Amino acid sequence: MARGRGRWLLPTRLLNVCLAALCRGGSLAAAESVLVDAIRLGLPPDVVTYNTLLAAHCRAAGLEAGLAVMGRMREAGVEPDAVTYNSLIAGAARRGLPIHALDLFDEMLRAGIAPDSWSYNPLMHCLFRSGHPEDAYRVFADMAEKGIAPCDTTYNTLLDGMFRAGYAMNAYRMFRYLQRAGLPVSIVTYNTMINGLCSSGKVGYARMVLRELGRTDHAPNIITYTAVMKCCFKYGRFEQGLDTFLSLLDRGYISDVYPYCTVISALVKKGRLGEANNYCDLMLQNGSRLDSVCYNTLIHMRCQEGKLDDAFELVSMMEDGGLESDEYTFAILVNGLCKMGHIEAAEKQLFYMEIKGMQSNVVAYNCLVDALCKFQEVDAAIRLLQCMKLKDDFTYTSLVHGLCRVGRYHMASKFLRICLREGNNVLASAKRAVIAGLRSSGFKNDLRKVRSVKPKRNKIKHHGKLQTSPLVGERYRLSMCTKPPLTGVCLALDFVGKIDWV
DNA sequence: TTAGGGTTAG
Repeated sequence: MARGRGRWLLPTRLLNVCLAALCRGGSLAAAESVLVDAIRLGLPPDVVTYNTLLAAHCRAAGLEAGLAVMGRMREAGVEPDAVTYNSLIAGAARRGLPIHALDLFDEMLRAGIAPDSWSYNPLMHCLFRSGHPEDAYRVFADMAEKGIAPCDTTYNTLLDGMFRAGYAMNAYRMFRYLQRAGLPVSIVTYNTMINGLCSSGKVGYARMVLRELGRTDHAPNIITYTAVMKCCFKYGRFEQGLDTFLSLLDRGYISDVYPYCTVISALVKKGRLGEANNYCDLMLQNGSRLDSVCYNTLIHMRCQEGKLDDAFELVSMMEDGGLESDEYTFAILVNGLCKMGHIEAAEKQLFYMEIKGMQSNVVAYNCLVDALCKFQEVDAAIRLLQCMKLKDDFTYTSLVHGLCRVGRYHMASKFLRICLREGNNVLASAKRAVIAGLRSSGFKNDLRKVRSVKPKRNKIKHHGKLQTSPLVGERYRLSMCTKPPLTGVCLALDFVGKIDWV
């Protein structure tokens, strides 16, 4: 090209600004045609041009689309940089693909590109969310060993991950440490804490953190209020939760679907279906794009109304709109079908779920186990339980109650002992039913065995997902931390390091 | 470019 570099410097920057604006506005096709025009005019796109497009494609269409842009940039002689890989790792993380994210991270290291905290943050986030906290911790340790300073997002991701992995008090102690050490604590940190503490049942601590937030300069936002509402609904302060929602609505603070879904699902749970429908209409009038969580909420509402045809129509609408049914959708449908007595149709849904290879199907299975027990088909429930890869407290509570209901106390006590030995538990009412049944039918031996069984320490389960083998380790270059070099990190690592990883 | 809030079962 005859044109000198200096002459094109400004136009390339302008091209990038223009592309970024188009991508932000969701006009990807327009951005692509601007790029075609620019190349035709002899204007050279640079790494920023491609990174802008790559991030937008990744967000809109997923990782594959992002990788295609990386292919195009290489063909054009533009080499990817840290930003390219960070966007791809984030793309993989958003889609819940930890192996892909780790592969990209590894590829980045092999290419000699130095990762920064934006390479690590989505990787950690994705590993925590996909039920691999021990790997997320290794990633954090690796970051510390390489001397990369964590940013506020790193700490927030770590806190959120610790809550998800079941280590609420470690997260709480780390939050206090961040405050003492003068490390970044923002409204995001407060929201993570309030939400995590509420979800793990530490309502008193949550209230304390909320009061503290009121004394700081950080302004609570819609995320804070949604977390508070959810906590009210969960812990018996229904009207207070609803009042919070209504006052936010009055003041015009509700601009997205999150608070709507929270309140609709709470109303459905209470059986207040009329009000749930009203807020559903408001949410639709609001004009926000419905995502899969919104659809799941609406499908659940239709199922609870007994309108299964409408529920399935919503599933079709959702899929036609390019959204996929997830494990929630299936669990909701299986539950809805069971409640209406359509056991065979529910079994069919479970079968689809298996074919789709969905990781977490324990809730859907539990719904069917419970329904079979309620219809006094306990032998079928036992057969189903034997097919389940993962069983939890819900599974055994339904079965034990079901067996007691039909007077099979010996069998109920057998499953209760298996359950306790596996590190699971049942509701106190199920345990009481077994003991009362054994006593009244004179099964003294079983009674003694049930009383003497020592429950195994409960394993941490990550959102009902099966624990899989570590993803980081032999296969990847990430190494365990030996001597963390940064002061702030040392102590943060200490909080995670004390966790007894299962 | 990157993080935080909303959906299911006993």
